[in-house]
Amino acid sequence: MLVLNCAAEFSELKYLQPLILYHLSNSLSKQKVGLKMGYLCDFCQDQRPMVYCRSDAACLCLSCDRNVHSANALSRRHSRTLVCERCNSQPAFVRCTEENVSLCQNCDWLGHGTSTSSTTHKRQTINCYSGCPSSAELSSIWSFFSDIPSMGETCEQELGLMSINENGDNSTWVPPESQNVSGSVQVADISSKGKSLVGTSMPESSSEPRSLDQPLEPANESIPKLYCPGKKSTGLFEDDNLYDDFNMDEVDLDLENYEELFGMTLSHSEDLFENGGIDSLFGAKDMSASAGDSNCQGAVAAEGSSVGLVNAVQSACSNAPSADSMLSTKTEPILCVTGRQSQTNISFSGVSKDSSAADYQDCGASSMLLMGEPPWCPPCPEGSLQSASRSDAVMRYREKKKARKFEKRVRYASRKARADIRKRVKGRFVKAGDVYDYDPLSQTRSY
DNA sequence: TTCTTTGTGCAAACCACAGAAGTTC
DNA sequence: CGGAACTTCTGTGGTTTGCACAAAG
Repeated sequence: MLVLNCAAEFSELKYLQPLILYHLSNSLSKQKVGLKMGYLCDFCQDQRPMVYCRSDAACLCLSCDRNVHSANALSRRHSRTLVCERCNSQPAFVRCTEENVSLCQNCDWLGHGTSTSSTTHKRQTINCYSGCPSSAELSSIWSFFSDIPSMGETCEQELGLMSINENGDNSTWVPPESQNVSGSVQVADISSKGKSLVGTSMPESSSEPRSLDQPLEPANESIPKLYCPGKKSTGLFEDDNLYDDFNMDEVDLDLENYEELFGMTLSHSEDLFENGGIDSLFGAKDMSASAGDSNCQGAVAAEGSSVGLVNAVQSACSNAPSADSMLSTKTEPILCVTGRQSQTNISFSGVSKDSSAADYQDCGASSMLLMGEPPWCPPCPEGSLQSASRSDAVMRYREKKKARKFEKRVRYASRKARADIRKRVKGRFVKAGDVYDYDPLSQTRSY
């Protein structure tokens, strides 16, 4: 009898295990951070992290960044940027020249979006990079950094040991000068301009550091390397292999989450979504079936909604070449609508309704869409929300986040980093010493 | 109407290995 | 009781494989 009870409980425990482990892991990590009183490189756990790799979701010191991302052609295409110096966990996208700190979207918003005194701080966008730039090259990317530490041996030496054919590979870092990338452009007030950014221009989608209130200029197609996630030049898109670097597949776009992803007003959209009224969101009023009624009807609604989603994305990203590219490439095969499931789910893995503002920054698309405004802020055309309704929305958002369901998360960034660079044969890890003649780029990958 | 074939989608398994967790002395 | 040494377990991602289901012939 006891055994049976235990078995029954075990099955439940098994179900809860990931959740328990997740929370334990989180609390332990926080304890560690508290004990060490600082943030350490996810790879070596020794040095202070300086750069953030979106693909690995890892904060790395410059030395590890070089080591990790010189391992193979794929890892060298990872887009990196500075780590936010305030939260130390998210990629920085703007540099406040007044405070001399690099900030992620969330911290920038918290620091500059609310305080009237700091909204006038001059800021400049921070470029992403990939490949293996030297200290000097990094200095040229980030002109505000004059003290980038040396990273030891040159990448070329390491690359020379690699067997993967680098011809045609875009991993060679191109200095900004040759890319016709202008220097930093001061940003007077991002937050005030941010609303116009949603749906029009997306600073991070441009490889060029520019004023955020500048009209979006046509993308410089001659820029092969210095780019930000979510932005790819036409040339880059022509290379199928380069899809690996495009992180739209890491965005979890649940149909329930549109209000956050697209900046819909919570007060409207929450009821809308909770009542399954996706149709009305996208103006599909004539759609006969609503999501969730039955599997079949759900599928019908899902198809209609997915069309609406595409439209929404398109309108949100109009003028942005990356948006078109996003839709025409990565999104399309991933935009899967399953008829069997009662819950319609368009999945871009990674971000869900449960994700915080900071979480959104992990994906380039959300960064584009949410640029300048936190996810709970609607792109209201007539002006900003009143502070009361804003805080109200924030409260609702946080309560929602509290009740979030567990979804897979990378609990050990270091393990992910290792797994990413570990050699594989047909998807399986191989021993470190074994002969490695498998070129993933030359294989037909079953996506 | 029933059976067989074909296509599709999903989940599990596989691999190596660093590091966490547990056990023993 | 605390620490060292040792053993066991866990998690990581790309690919393959097997199963279930639906549709067509």
